[in-house]
Amino acid sequence: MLALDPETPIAYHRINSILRRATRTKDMPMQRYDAPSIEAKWQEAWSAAETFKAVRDPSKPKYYVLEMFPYPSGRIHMGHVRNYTMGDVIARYKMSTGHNVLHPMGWDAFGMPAENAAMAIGGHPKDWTYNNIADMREQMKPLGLSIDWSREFATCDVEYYGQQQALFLDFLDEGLVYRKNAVVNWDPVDMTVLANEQVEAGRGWRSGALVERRELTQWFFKISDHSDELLSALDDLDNWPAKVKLMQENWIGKSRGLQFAFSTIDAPDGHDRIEVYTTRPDTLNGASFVGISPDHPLAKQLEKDNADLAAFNEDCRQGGTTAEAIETAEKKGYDTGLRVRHPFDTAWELPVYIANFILMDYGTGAIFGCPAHDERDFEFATKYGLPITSTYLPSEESSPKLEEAYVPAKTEKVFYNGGFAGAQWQTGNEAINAAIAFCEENGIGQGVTKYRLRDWGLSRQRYWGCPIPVVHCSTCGVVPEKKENLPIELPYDVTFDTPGNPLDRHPTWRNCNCPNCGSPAQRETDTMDTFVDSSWYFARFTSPDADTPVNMADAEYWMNVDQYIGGIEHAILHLLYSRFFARAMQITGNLPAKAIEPFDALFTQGMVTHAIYKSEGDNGRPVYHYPEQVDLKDGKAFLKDGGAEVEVIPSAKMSKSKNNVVDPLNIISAFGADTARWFVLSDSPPERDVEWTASGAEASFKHLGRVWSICHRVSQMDPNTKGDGDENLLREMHKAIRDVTLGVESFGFNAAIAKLYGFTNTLAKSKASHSAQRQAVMTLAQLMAPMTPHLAEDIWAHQGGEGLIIDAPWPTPDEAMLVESNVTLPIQINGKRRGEITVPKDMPKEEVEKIALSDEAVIRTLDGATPKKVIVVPGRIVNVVV
RNA sequence: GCCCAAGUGGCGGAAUGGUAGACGCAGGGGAUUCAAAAUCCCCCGCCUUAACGGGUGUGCCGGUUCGAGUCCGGCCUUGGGUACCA
Repeated sequence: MLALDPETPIAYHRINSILRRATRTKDMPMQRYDAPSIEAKWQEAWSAAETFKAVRDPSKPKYYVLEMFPYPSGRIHMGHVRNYTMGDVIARYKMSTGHNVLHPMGWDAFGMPAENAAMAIGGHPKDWTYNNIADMREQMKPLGLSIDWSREFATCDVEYYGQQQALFLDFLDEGLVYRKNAVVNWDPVDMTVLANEQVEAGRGWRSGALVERRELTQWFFKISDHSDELLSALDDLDNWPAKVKLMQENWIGKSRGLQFAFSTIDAPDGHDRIEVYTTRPDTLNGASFVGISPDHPLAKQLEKDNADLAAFNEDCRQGGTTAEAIETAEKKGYDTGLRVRHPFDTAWELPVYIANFILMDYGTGAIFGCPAHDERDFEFATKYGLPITSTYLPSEESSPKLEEAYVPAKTEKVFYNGGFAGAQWQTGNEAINAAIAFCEENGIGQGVTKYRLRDWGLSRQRYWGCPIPVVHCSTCGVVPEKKENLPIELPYDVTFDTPGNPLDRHPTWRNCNCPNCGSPAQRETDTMDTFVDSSWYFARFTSPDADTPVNMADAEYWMNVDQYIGGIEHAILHLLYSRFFARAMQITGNLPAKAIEPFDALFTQGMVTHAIYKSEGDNGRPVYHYPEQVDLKDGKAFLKDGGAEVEVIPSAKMSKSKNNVVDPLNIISAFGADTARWFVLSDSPPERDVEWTASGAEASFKHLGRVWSICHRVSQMDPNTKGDGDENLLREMHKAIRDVTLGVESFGFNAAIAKLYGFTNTLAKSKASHSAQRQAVMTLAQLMAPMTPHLAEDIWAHQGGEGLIIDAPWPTPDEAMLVESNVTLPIQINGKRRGEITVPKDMPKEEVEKIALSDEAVIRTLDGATPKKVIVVPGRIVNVVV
């Protein structure tokens, strides 16, 4: 049975020789699972048959599966293996269910690490990046992924970023891009802009200087114009995780509130009003102070003749730009001495404070503080001795004197002791609406809808990114480059020996002629945020060689991405920006309307973690040791060199800087790709983190070896062998088909693998006939094929399967074989399990109850007590209540 | 600070509101072997019991329910994001 029938029609003539090699094992039977030769052989077979080349074919349903493309750090890690294996399982499964599958791969290749490497170790970011890509591609290929490598590209390819520049010009044309001032982290020593991650505890990572917030003119995408659309369209993303949609919803942050003004008393000219936006106008009677941002125009005006105040503002502007840094800083205020009148009562005056926690970016940069119903305001009021006046209470009897801010849910009914609109007892939401209506009627303010989402600043003062294709002309101003002049290519001759953007100091690159008037002009030296690169790569994969950003016919066929897979860390920015880009590309005629939501289904997978081994170096700095440098004893770790004990930090995200990275290549060379793939799928649910353990990988290898020898044994059987238990084996086989199919379709890979273990155990013990066992083995191979494709192909060939297993149709379970006639019901007494009975599946409740109550263990436990109630859940459980 | 998750044996984890711990690892015992490796079989939450059994148990506190790992409220811890890491 080992040999292929020479008459077997094989569709792929080019792989005949490879298949023949596989059958040659009849003459020289391999006694052991030999992963390296199996894997090389089948990768060659797939490559020869061009199995994974995606070609438009309107006669087949298409399926586009995409994993978030990697940053080319130079080494693949287990996180990549996990990510791409999951996508591969889906891709291969879909191929065997008759789909025309697109499964591409590329590189998110611009970004800071390349420049950091150039600064740290010399060399050029371009060389570093392309070398890394070549290395990583070579590391990825042995995994046997079903990728169409002919579509590969890197975002730093000039063919890609040139098209991105064309997109930018289209967006600019359509009014989707504009310039405005925004704050950046400024390192006053290195005289350069820092990324947030380059600011450590308020200081520049290289210079150690205190970082300042400084304003620069920057390019922005008008994503905020699409806030409401991006929000409401979330409702239709049925196959996205609810948590991601919720995070995006909160990020967009739609709110209904009141915009109104406090009139000032004796304020500088032009500042007779302070505009305020509040989502809690119902608490206006609890107002205690007005707070403005240190960057508010009034604050800046006051700076001019108040050195003390100017120093306070200066102090507030120190530190990084992140919301986290600003909001976790100690709350500080400065009493400007100015006062404003309360809109309800002109005799009621409130002080105006500058406060460091108020962001100029959100709302109007000014708030009114209501300490009774806001924890931050409460803290502030307590610190500066400001009044705390409640406007609502939990009950009429509650004391209006508060020990802490009272902040109930807006859906909760509360008693308004300081209300001015609506009922005395009402929910926060009711009160807010009533307050807005009241203020509108009385000409105090206006109900407005605001969004937290800010426009997307895309300017980066860095070299290794896509140049922004505009020109600065002394007569024409900011002028878009002409499309025929694209691509604006990055110059290669740059150095990284001094901080700052090399494009700024390049002797000639900046010089150009104004596309408008032709006079000498200068290029923009800002490059684009790398999120721009990753916001449309999925569309480019449908036509990677097109001389426009996207070929519409290809996009029309392949879009949308049917299954997108990536890390939860991209839940907000990358995915929101991509959703915006799909809209902007549609507006500018670069994507068909059907692709407005580019990702039909999203799956967010967890990280691969590994213990960190840490000790302290001579200079007090932490030293991280590689796993292969330590010995483990009783949960403790000791250095192989010297035996000193090191600290073990369990389950940490694998990170190059922490040296806790397990190199997939070592695993593949020791056990094979199928083992690595099997392990990353088997041990944890895919949305959760998985801890890499050496013993787990070994166990996977042993299991695959066991599967191989079972199949080998079956292939050695006499085809006429009769046996017992055929029906039982085939029943288990059909159950396995059902469960594994469900597992693969629902991303329950670990559960699917548990079923495969179970089915393998059944098969191993089976004494069934050869024909039944062969059927079971071939089905097992098919069910394993998406996960361990090489082993599956090998088994298939050994059993005389037709062609490649990847081309064989996915098995379907026989419903008749899945029906069980009896069920075992546990019997509970007062919710505790006391016994069990086995009854026919469709026995009426009354009879089940009778049998349950006559069960020996039940009678013993009841001990004469009369049941008050018996609950029979058919097919599930019986609960006797006494 | 704010937003979103997660927390179950020694470990990874399983469980449409219905027998908590499937499956795997580690561990223990046994078979095979001159011996080992490999393989195969059995046991394996904790406490208690000679045993049958009983008690207890899903981060903590409380609630809903005949019944809660699962639903609700409040915490704790860990992780992700927080707009220039990708």
